[in-house]
Amino acid sequence: MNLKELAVSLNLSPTTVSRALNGYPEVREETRNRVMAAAKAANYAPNIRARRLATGRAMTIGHVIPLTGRAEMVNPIFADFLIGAGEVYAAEGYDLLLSMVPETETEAAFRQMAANGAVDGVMVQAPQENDPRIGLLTELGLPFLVHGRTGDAQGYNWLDIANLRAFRRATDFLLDLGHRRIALINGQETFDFARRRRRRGFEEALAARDIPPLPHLMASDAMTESFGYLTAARMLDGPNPPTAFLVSSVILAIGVRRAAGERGLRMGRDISVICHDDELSYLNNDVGGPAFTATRSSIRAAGRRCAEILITLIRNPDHPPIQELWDVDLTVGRSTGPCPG
Amino acid sequence: MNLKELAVSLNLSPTTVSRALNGYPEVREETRNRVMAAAKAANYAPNIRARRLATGRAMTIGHVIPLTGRAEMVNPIFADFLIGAGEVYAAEGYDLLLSMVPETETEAAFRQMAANGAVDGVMVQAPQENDPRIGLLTELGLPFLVHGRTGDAQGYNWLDIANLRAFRRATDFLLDLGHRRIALINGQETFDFARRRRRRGFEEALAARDIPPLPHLMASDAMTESFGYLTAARMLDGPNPPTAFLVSSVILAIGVRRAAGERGLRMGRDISVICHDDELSYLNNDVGGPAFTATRSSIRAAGRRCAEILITLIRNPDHPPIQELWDVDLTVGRSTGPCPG
DNA sequence: CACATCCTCCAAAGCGCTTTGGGTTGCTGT
DNA sequence: ACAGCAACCCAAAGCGCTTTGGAGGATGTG
Repeated sequence: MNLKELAVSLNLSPTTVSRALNGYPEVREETRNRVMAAAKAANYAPNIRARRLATGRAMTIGHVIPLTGRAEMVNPIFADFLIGAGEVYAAEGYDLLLSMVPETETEAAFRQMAANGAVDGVMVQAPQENDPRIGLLTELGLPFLVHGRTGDAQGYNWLDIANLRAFRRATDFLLDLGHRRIALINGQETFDFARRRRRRGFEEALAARDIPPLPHLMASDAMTESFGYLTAARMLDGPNPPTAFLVSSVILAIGVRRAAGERGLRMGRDISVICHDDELSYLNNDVGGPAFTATRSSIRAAGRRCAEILITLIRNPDHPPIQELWDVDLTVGRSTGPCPG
Repeated sequence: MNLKELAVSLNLSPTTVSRALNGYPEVREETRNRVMAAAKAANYAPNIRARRLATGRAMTIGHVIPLTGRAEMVNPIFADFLIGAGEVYAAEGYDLLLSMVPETETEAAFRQMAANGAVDGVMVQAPQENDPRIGLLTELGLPFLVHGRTGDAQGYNWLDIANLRAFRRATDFLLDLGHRRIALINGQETFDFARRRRRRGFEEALAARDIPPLPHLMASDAMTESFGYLTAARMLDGPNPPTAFLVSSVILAIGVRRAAGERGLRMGRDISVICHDDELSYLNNDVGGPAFTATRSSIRAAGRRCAEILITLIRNPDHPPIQELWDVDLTVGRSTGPCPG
């Protein structure tokens, strides 16, 4: 059943049926009701491909996920972000086009998207330092929003959390507890948030108290459980082991906990751990009181808000740049305590 | 730049340009090269919306993710599956349409997809017992593949792992180690794999040795870390605590490990744990030798294979049903040992 | 009564591609 | 020299919708 057939069956023109269905004012209420009823009865839905061609709008937003070949740090984070964004897209009538491409082909993927009109805008996640995607998308004229920031954070749309402030505060929290040998287990430092925000926050807090950072207590890589485990194990078994860990994600922290547990160290007593908590739904940190002391910010909520902003930008092509910085809570849990000894 | 303009610039008809670009034989090789070169130079890509309308194919596959409102057990599993599938889609020129809808609206979402021609086929994940989606999609005539199975597993396309056999083998493994009080922490038993496969495998193994299952040692819910933790804590603190746990996912197992650790119990010595491992990339179980003894099967590989099958089905509309059952490995790790005492 | 205005509705022209159904041209074979 | 056949190319008709630019009739105004 298509528009034309429906129109014939109603003794109306396709024009009128289209208008009735799309809520235009030039059709009599009675007619509109007739059309609506007939459409429903016939289980009619406008062919979305035809509609997209006719309107020139794709009503689709693209997420391009680069596949790195190694462990994708992205999975757990991207998944929850995606769900948040997807909720909003669905509510606003947008489709979500998910494109998994080898990292080396992301530029081609964006060019393709811009040229073939598959999407009205794209979401950019986890920017690297001097991320080439920003310049590229600007050049292509495709509306986009970055989750995170990089460079001078000027002239493009982004939403980010206050990573630097959060990690500085978390470090201060550990310092106030008397810890001096604090380890930092960070995400891959090619990502802007890891090196230029989180690590810097950590270092600034130390510097403010004239405590030199200890290179052997700093590590960074994809945020997997096993990286957290191996790194913590190595540091705990080495000389001058840390009394506290500041880690970039709950997943890493779970690995740290495993290493500590194997060595008979109890968190919050023998060893302290603070992590950043993205509030992943299946790793809830709150049940029975927060397990980890954590800087926290819901990645899913970020996904929702990012989707809202991006849709706004798509609807208003010459909207001035939107830049939104979210503050981050520090939740005190059972994984931190005074420095022993 | 569109086809027509490109054709004019080449002094050719749109027909010929289209054919040249799409590899049809009726154009001279020299002409084809000219067209290709011009297209590349002009950075031309056919408008995908027009192409989809003209061909009648959406070149898109839908994944509908039901939002339950509570913790989505789905996230970590779905994410890796999605990545696997997405790799194949990208390679085969299909787009992935991801649709997040409230659980109550999934039927409407499928009907919509079938009526508006947005997708050529859909992937169905995590079927419930007597899942209504199977009947619905059959009725709608939309090609689909189920990851998992339900009911009599007849008359529709599915790919599944041998959950029953895997859990039976895992239970036998624990029984052979002398364990008698074995706890089962399962996923939500509304899902077919949880109750009709995994739980049954567990129960069959016990029955084969005339060991009655203990109701107080069986629990099932969304597979979150906190559910694993709370359940294990409750069981360990209660009367007749288990000496071993069989759990449905690594994420649950991490919660069990936390509960055990808090009680000073060492895995593999004081307590044994076997879990099912979907081989999530950020929860690698192998680094430094397998931490958990586990039944394992890569969910990402399943995603890849499911995508391949679905594309086959889309390309051959009257292909006979494809049904594929994957066997599951049992990897022995450090989390199991002889029953103490 | 003539004219302007609204309210409803419609015909037709796209949107940018693919595909059907030829039309030319040049070469074979006899 | 002519039918027959490839090899190339093209005009035009869709695909199913939206949207522009009226048309026709009812209503209001002086």
